Amino acid sequence: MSLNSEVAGVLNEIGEIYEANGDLFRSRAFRTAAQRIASLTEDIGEIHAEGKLMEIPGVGRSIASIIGEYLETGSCALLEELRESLPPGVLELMQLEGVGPKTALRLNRELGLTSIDQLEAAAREGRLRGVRGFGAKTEENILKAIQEHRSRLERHLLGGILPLIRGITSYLKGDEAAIEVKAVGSARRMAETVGDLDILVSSERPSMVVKRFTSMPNITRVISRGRTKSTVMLGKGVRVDLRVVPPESYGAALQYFTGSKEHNIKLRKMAKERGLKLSEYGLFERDSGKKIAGEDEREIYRHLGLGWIEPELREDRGEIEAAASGGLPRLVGYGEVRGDLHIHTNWSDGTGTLEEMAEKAREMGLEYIAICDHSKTLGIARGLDEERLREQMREIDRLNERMEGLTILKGVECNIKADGSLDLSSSVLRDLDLVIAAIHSGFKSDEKQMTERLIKAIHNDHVSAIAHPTGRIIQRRRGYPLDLDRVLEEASRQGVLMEINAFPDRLDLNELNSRKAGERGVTLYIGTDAHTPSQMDFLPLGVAVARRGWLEAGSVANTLDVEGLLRRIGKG
DNA sequence: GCCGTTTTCGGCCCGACTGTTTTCAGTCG
Repeated sequence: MSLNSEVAGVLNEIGEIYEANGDLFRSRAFRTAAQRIASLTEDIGEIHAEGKLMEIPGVGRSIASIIGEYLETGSCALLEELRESLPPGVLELMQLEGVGPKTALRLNRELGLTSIDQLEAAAREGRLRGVRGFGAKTEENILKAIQEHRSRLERHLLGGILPLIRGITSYLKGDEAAIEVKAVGSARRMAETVGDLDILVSSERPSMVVKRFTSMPNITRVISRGRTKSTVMLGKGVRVDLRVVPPESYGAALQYFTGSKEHNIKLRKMAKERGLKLSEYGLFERDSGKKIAGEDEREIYRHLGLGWIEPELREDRGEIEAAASGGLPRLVGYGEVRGDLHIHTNWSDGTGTLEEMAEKAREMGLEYIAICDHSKTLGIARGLDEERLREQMREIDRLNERMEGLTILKGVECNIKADGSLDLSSSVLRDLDLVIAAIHSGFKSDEKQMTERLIKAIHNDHVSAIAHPTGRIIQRRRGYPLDLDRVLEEASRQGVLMEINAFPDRLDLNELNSRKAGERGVTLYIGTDAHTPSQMDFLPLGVAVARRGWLEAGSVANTLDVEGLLRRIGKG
């Protein structure tokens, strides 16, 4: 975890406690500040050292001093104090669906409950309905919420949830009452993980759509079912929210439900400053109530004096200001990536043959791929030694002769040893088109060692790129300790490419680090790390990271044609 | 707590659904 997310965590918890205390505005101030800091590309420690904390939007005198205190002492007196002030268990109870600060506090005050376990016991014994405002139905819902809380998975990987989204949207499109059907929320923003699924439908007959929605197969509970809005739980703990709006409001609803929340709050504020009101139904004049826009999402932005903002950018990370000044990046397009530069085959730990991987690439319309199997010291993956790699290279030559419209590049994902050297000899590395170096072991080394190890690899004449540079696995493993700023600096200086690994649980570099890399003049590339033909379909996930990292095509090496790419890495 | 080209005080996004307190508070996104 970076220092930035650590600080954001402290501010967030303070915000949470203020929320429980009913101090909503103060709560939001802390949460906003946390969000801003979590999405900074600069290091919070450096900003503090330069005395520039208060230049961060949302950070004023108080929060700046809290951050300073935390950075210098490693603790935060306010947070300690707030934790003491809050009755025990209240934050825990608030984790349950349907239990907010008011309910949690009352449960604590009136029944002395301090944990979810105690709440469950009380509900089972029917003790909740004795409290004013609680009935049998509430008791039942709380028991269900406890079950769901226990079985609920963490956020879902985007790559894992996209197929489910396609299933749901095509099911809803099967209803003739549904005009437009679209996944919105973090899925439309292509965030790396998705919490709840949000589905937006435009229709003149909303109740028909709601009816079809609540009769989807695989529903374990219908949480709510209104005229235009419904929520259900699917198996595996996936929660799906549906919203139905009339066609004339579709654009406004699309804007609203795509979020992010922070992005929307800022837009609504802008609308208000212009005497307008923005809701999911449209953009209206505040006084007359006259509707100015609503059917078309672009019109909403246009009437606020903004160019259309790509969903991937809508995180309140400067995109609104950029749109206002005409300074939005021209994001790399999903169709602009011409090749996949990180592919495994059954020569090492993949399942596909060279030919199968090549065939898949052709089906996808790619112009080239780089075969980058593991090298010999990665024994568990049947890494290739010099001899077998030579053999594979000859096989690729033969395949290239009969492949039309696709170039197969000879590459390797070469293991970086503990001392920073590579595990294959220069004589073979020199004959490859693409050498990607990567760390696969020794994650327990300290930051200095890891950083030196990568920098040494970057300085190796044969190395063109670094794969999954931080080693993180989403929700399973934080990256190895690393001074990424120094690594990026050296990569920029040496002209070595940094990977955006498109595998759903890697996405490494992530969006913030990709943005940082782009800002520092590093060229990146996208590789799927596919071990089967179908995993090459992960490519768009990598493009999404690049887009969320504000990258233009010029910063992404595999938007070049094959000649351009080879020139770029000094092999042309 | 933060913020300011209407403001250094007084705002802070806006609306749907549920359950229960018979008119609305609480929660959520």
